[in-house]
Amino acid sequence: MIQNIRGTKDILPDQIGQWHSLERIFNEVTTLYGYKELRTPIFEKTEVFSRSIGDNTDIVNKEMYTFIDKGGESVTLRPEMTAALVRSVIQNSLTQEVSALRLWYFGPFFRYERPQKGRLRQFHQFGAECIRSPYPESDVEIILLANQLIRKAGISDYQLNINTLGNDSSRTLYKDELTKYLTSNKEQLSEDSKFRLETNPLRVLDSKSENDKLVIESAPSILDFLDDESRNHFDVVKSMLDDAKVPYKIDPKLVRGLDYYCHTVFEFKSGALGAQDAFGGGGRYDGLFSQLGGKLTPAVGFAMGVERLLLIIENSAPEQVIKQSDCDVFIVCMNENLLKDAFKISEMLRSNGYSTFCDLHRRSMKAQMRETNKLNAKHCIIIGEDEIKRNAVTIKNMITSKQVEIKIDLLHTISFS
RNA sequence: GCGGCUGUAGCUCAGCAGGUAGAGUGCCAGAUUGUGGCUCUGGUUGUCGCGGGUUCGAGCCCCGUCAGUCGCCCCA
Repeated sequence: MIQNIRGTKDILPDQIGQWHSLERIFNEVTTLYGYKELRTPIFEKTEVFSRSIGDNTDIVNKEMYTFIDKGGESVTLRPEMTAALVRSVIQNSLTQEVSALRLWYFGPFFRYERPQKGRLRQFHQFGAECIRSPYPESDVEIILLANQLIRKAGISDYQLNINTLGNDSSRTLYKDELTKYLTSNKEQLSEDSKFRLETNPLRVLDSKSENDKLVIESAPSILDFLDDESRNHFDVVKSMLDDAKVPYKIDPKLVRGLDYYCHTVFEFKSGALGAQDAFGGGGRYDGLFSQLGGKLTPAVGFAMGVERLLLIIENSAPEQVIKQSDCDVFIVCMNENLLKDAFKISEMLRSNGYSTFCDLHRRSMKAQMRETNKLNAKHCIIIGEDEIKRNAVTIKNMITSKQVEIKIDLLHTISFS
């Protein structure tokens, strides 16, 4: 048997309803906030990602699906959207005509990782980006949008963590201090963290190793290294979230994995997910546009893992899905000679807006009645020789079991809902 | 890339000192002539993940491999 590729999933007919309803929520909420959808190709020149995400992140080092195409060009299946979106915004000069460019996206992404709960090689993200404002109110707008979306998706048990990475100078100052501290305690750190200390010391902060945690506990905090600008930015974010009554927790150890973040960073967490407890996250990335060859353009955004969202929904409301009827009217056809009439009638009903099926197995009446019941149809129409002679059919209400004969000419006047 | 656990009918699972598979569910049909849901009866389904090895004989033991799952790394 040929199987799907490791870490990929079929979305089966039974599950598609969940996806559609989430997609509807994405559409509704983004419209309310004035965001427009942007779709980009699912692959890009490799440098789009390697120049933006960070050369020493795992995403770039070992997780990208990269290959050389027949023209000799290195291309990569997108591992995330922000870099691709920024590329498109620069290329199409989208910032030219608006003061604030508000964009959202939804689609598949690819990372070559070991699959586990809430982690796939092809997964889906929803995200939104607010481009051109350097001010904290745009950070808040993005967080509010994300929060609204989570609530509309029916999730109530989650936590919002926020932190700031400060501006460049604050962060540089802090990084130096942190590096000094960690270096002096280097012997107590795990091998992983010793390596991180060389490549990206900030990421030592979210190590899961118990030993590391002891060291980290008394490490210097970014919050003590903020200059006025950075502090003010963060204060506004906090007070606006308070005003909006969005609960959050400040986590000075929250560091996002991608190199391009500055100032506000945040993460949505849920207990329903196991080891990968974050189902959404984002932050400000003022430097990314210039890194990708555009003009200096401040921006902030977030992304959400749709499969993780679905895991939480399943977990919190397992019986929430109500079985809906697949069919309004099932056509029970007594014999093959009447199939022509059955098809004519079903087409008429469909053009009146009713979902209608005929049996495709030439089965007995009893079998067709069973089928009607299984499909949860409220009505069936029985087409038999006797009725047809009178230019009529029988309508049976499956709930009350009552049935009436009606002239075919009048069928279009009947309501089946 | 690393580690633990798992892999038997469409689905959920049983199978045990190693002797070439079973239950429930589903599906199909029937319980008198053109009528569903409940009930009853009968039927149906498997390269026991794949490949190799040990053995007279393996779903059960060994090795490899693939996949799933949980965790590490990292992230959504």
